[in-house]
Amino acid sequence: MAVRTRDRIVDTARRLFNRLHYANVTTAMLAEAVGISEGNLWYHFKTKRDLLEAITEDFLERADMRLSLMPDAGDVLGSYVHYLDVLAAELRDFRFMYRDQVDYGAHSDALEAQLPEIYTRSVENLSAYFRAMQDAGLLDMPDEEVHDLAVNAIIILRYQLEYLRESGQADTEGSGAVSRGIRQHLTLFSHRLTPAANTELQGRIGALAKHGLKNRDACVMKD
Amino acid sequence: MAVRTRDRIVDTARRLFNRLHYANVTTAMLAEAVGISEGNLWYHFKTKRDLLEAITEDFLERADMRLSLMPDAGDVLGSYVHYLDVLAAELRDFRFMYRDQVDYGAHSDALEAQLPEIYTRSVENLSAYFRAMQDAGLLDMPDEEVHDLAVNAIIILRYQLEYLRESGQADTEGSGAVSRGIRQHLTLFSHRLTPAANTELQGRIGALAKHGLKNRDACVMKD
DNA sequence: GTCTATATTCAGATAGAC
DNA sequence: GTCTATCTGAATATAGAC
Repeated sequence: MAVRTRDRIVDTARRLFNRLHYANVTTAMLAEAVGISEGNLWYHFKTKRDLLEAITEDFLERADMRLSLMPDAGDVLGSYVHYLDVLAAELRDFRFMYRDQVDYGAHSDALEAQLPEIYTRSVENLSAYFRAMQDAGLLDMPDEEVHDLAVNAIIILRYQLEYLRESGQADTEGSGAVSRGIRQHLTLFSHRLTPAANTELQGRIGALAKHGLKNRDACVMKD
Repeated sequence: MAVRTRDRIVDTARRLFNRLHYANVTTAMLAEAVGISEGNLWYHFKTKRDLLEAITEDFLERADMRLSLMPDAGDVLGSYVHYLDVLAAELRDFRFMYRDQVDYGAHSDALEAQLPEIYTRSVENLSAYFRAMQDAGLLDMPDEEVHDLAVNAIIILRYQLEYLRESGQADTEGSGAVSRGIRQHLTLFSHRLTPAANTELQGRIGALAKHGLKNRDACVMKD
């Protein structure tokens, strides 16, 4: 078999968790989806928690790559749209890690320890992009309001998915939920952008929704 | 016994669910907390789901009361602060219904059917308050941006709790998480309020945090 | 209405053959 | 590495006495 069984388990588990929720995926279900026996599953992972930790490692790696992105002074808006694109892919590929955190909560030490830093750095990331927009003369707002804007933006980008799900609007892949969140977060500051910057950002985000956000999982996760 | 056993079960369950998460509360745990046997629990509720439905009824009643509130043209800011106060109490008293929805998700038809309407009406509520502020000359923003502001406000108010929890900042009762959410949502539009309106709103919300938000559960739920 | 004792179910995990 | 067969434990739920 070209792809190692262990990797197929991790990948299939992540997808099943995303689709059906962590707590609803039984080891029997997972084994069947992978096409192996349950016994074989336990050979590769001594506990379900071990499996979760393996997925967590992948997630932390992806998050760290995203958190290392920086605004490009030569193309501030382009680099911002790229950041949003990468964040959107992360939110979708590791949907359950964000969404079902309550389910495993106290059982995943690695995630619980890292998540606060991920959020802190995410707010710093967005603040840096907004400051770069200020420096480029594209965004007009007081410095002391940038941090609050970044917090609001992170909350909208991350929780718009839950809002759509809870309010009965689809949040399944392909429904455009993530790109809706991106558009919604623009309403936080579009009135403070120059008209030209606003138009450009709307356009590039519209283009993202059409191309970048489609089948990202297939591309990034190498299925 | 002054309080009927059935009511004590419903109330104790809601509190335990809020504190420990719905899925983590076993019927054994609940029976012990109420001070009755498990067998007695099943006498009052044939299934755990029946118990959930009973709590859901209380929740829907509370939500409906909040959703019927209207801006008072004579005291727009005061009526808005009151709305926020009532919403905050609801978010705290029925914390698990919002937070753990994923856990029971497909198993609570009543809630799943009603939640979309609750969100829709909540957005309409906030829009009405913002329009009343416009009419009173307190808020300066284009009409077409009011709806987006209301959506952003609902997302911040409702999910700030999850954000604080996930980012490792306390969301336990008494930590002031809900009032932090209220203050955070103000940053969405405080720059568009008149200085006087902004000062008054900040002040009244600060007063809320000191008095109104304390021990609300004890007051409202009659323990 | 309340109790004790018991039954059911099923997810998570192990043992040992191949 | 993979399988089949089996075990454990915990959580929901029932039966029947008081």
